[in-house]
Amino acid sequence: MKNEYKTAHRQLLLDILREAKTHMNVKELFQEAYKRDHRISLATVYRNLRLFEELGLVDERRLGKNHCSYEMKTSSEHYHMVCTTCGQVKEFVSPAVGQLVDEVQRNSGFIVTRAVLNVEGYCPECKDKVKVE
Amino acid sequence: MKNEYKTAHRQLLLDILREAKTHMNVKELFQEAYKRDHRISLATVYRNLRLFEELGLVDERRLGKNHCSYEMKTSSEHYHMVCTTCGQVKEFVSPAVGQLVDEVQRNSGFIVTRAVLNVEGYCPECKDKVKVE
DNA sequence: TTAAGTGCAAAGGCTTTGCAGCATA
DNA sequence: TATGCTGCAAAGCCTTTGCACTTAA
Repeated sequence: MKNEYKTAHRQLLLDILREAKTHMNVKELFQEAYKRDHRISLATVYRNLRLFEELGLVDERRLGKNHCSYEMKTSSEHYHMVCTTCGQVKEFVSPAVGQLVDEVQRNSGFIVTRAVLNVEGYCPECKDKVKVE
Repeated sequence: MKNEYKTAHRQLLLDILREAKTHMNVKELFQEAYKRDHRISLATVYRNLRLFEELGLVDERRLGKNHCSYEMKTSSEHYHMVCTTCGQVKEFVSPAVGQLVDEVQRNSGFIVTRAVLNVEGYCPECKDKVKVE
């Protein structure tokens, strides 16, 4: 497979991913795409997500046990906060991560290409429900 | 299922996990267990890993795309560095993560229960092979 | 025209589950 | 003895793949 053609399906998938305010998993992406064009198949979604990943257009995120989703790559580094109660995902940025990576790099001898930071906990709404203080 | 019995298989699995210097995935764990007791089945490994997780004895780690493994919970917080070339996993600690979590907590209103930090890159051995400088 | 993309259905992995027999307390 | 654990094989999911047809350039 060589990504030579700009096809309607690819365009559609990228549009949906770009519009998405939140991450989408494969199922959600397929459902939305199918809504807009009934001729698309699940296999095409899988094949193109893979392609987009290889091309560096989208990132696969594994957030906790049952959350695996895709999002468009953005220029800005950011990390994820997942509420373990309601599943809500919030993004955040922090310059402290960069410093931390530098430190790790110096201490370990690794060349760091990517830092994945997921913070789990209770979002403001859920923390009240579960009476955590 | 109610974890009432201390069975030989559970003991065996916990022993192996405790002895393991590195994380083990399901396959590795089963192979090692099978080596020591041919009567164990894969289903038992899956069932007990799930149980151990629920009891808070082991942690499931999803490290990058194709690495999912289990390890005994330890008292000390630590994070993981994964070499994307050879798959080697190294643990590290860093007090900076705690500070970062505090900061995130203050800014977001989340109650943070866990921070998962995975750093990807090239380990010292592989970085020479791929000529990264 | 022709190499690449797609739908469909089948095949692959990994994980879970139903059930009958076995083990623990 | 009674409840829970286990092996086995089947079933379930999610993802990938083979093949014949379609499409982009």
